[in-house]
Amino acid sequence: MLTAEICVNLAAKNIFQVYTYVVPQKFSFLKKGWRVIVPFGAKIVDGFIMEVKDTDKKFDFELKEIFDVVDNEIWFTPPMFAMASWIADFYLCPLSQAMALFMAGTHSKKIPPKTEIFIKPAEIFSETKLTKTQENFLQNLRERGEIPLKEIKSSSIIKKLLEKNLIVKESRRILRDSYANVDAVQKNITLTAEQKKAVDTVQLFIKSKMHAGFLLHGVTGSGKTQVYIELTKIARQLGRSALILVPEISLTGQIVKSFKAHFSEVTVIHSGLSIAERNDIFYKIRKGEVGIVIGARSALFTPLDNIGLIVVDEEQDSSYKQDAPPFYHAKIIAEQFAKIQNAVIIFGSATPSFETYYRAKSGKLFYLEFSHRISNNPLPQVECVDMRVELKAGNKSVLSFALKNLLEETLKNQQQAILLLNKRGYSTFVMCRDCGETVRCPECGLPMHYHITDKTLKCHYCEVEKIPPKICPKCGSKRIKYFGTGTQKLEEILSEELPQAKILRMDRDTTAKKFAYDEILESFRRGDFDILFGTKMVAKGHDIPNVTAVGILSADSVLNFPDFRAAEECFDLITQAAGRAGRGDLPGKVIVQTYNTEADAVKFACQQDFKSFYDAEISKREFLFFPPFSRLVKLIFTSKNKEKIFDAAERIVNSFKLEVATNSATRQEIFGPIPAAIENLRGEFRFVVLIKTADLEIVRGFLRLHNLQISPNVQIDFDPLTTN
DNA sequence: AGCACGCCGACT
DNA sequence: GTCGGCGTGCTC
Repeated sequence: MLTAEICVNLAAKNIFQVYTYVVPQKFSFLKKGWRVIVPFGAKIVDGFIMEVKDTDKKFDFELKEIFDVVDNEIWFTPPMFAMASWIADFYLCPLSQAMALFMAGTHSKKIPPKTEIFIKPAEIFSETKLTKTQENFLQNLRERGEIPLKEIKSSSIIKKLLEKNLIVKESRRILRDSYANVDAVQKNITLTAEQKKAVDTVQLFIKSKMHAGFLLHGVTGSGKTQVYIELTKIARQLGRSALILVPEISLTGQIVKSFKAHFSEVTVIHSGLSIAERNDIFYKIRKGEVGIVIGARSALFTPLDNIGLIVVDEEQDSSYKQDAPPFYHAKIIAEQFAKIQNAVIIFGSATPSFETYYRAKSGKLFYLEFSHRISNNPLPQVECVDMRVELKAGNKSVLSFALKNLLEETLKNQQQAILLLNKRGYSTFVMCRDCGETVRCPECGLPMHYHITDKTLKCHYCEVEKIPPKICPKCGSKRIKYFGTGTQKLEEILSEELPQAKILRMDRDTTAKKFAYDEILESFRRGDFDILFGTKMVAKGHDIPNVTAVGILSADSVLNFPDFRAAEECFDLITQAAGRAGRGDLPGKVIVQTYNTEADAVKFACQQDFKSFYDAEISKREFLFFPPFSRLVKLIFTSKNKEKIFDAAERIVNSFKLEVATNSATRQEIFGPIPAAIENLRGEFRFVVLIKTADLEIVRGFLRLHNLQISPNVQIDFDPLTTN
């Protein structure tokens, strides 16, 4: 009897086994890697064949039969299997969950490929009497070889000729490509010395089929994309494929255009594709018709094989992290993928994450540096404005005098400006308006959260609580202010203060529609507007030559976010935003408004000095045992029953302290349980436990021992972005 | 995930 | 005496 071992695709975290099904005669062609439909309990679910075998083994229950087959071919290729099982091991998730990443949607849908029918002359010619029109048609057909059925108006002639076996129908798969019409920008490129050196170094590894990791650290506008293109050319010449990952495809149209200008076989993958479109792309990749894939993190999960080059552009970007189980980070998976494919991986950034930079410094990655913009345009001039001084001078507006002047001047010169207002919503912090002091936790030094419900300040890591001070503990001022809300009034303020300016807002609300981002950016590029303002998406990788001014309204809103990565993100945001200015022939000017001119992140970002910032910040990380000196594992305990779930979390913390932290050879720390940033979500209480570890494997062992990976009340987040 | 089985409180 | 709460366990 032919049976198949099947991994059922259910969103159930406690299924860690395969089930045996009978392979019916009509499906005897099935092999490892096919997607099928099977009965499971009372339901019909989809499943993945892990193994097919002929067996006479007896079962003490009756095996069920495979119901149906999803695709027309094997879905999971050997590299896809290898990656899925690695992901399941690393992230402690069920294999089915890891495998489901490699398909569009959470469930397999039987979607027939789009086909078109062609008429061809029959190979065996049979002598028959024909009418004049039939004769003419047949003659025409023989000359053209084949004619699409939809071109033929008369169906009776086809019917007759089919009956006489003079013609045959053939249906062929038609492939969709929604990016087919993206305009390509062709430029003649001469590489700079820095670019050439980078290409020369990396290509050696691609040519020798050796895995190697690189950090390409290049200032904004230094031409990193061109290096990716040159290396992709080299990989393609060797018959190997290339995978280019970008944070969000809608914010990165530029890179797609650049690649389209050099390659005809570029395929773009993003979450907006329909399942059918994605299936078509998979088909083309399997057939080897496509060797270059560009996409957001989901582009990792295709049948692309024989890869020579993987690029993770803007590697510090937080959108590489999946915010739902299995909480994977594309960077981590990409590197593993590069390893098993013997491919080169390049992490590109103007402001690398500390983790990546640290790895480069300690020799785990090769370090390539671009310190000049192409054509030697200068980096924009950055001025830091102290909002405390503004306030003392009687300016209560969100626009400092300097920024207002800059905007007016920009308008006068018919140039354009970008304003960044980062409104990371609910997180409220308390700060003195006179000296800029924020209330920080005495234990860990992170800014404390203001909880409006019980009017206290809480540290989300150390369980420290405080009554908010009435007077500033540093300078004695009574002007204590609660920041972090109501910043959306900018549109009104701008039209009040600069009535002559045509302004354009860009944030999650105005870009909700597909392609809205491109349209907004395009109309700004055309010059329909003078000022583009919005959340951090205004700071992402676009290139508008007429933008000469950039204003960052409150650098503090990021800086005071209560998390260990806040300074890093603040530096990144200022650098990215500043990088939008002066990309054309006109020089750029940037104004950074802050209450915190002394903060390293602000100070060094204004000097555009990443290395000094890193040096200043890294010792704090080391002291507090945060990444890159530790790996983090966040456990999120969720239940309707507050006491019960708190107790469960507390028991785990105590077990960890007892079993791991005290007797492990490596440093292991655990904190919590503390209420999650969003404490109560849809009636469920949420507590967070944070583990800092020098050895992830030990933590994995502990989690497995306590069966946390199958507990319905616990989510495990490896390398979380935030600690609460 | 669903759905069934199963063991303790308030009701016709 | 039963209806029903959702805790625990199983699905080839």
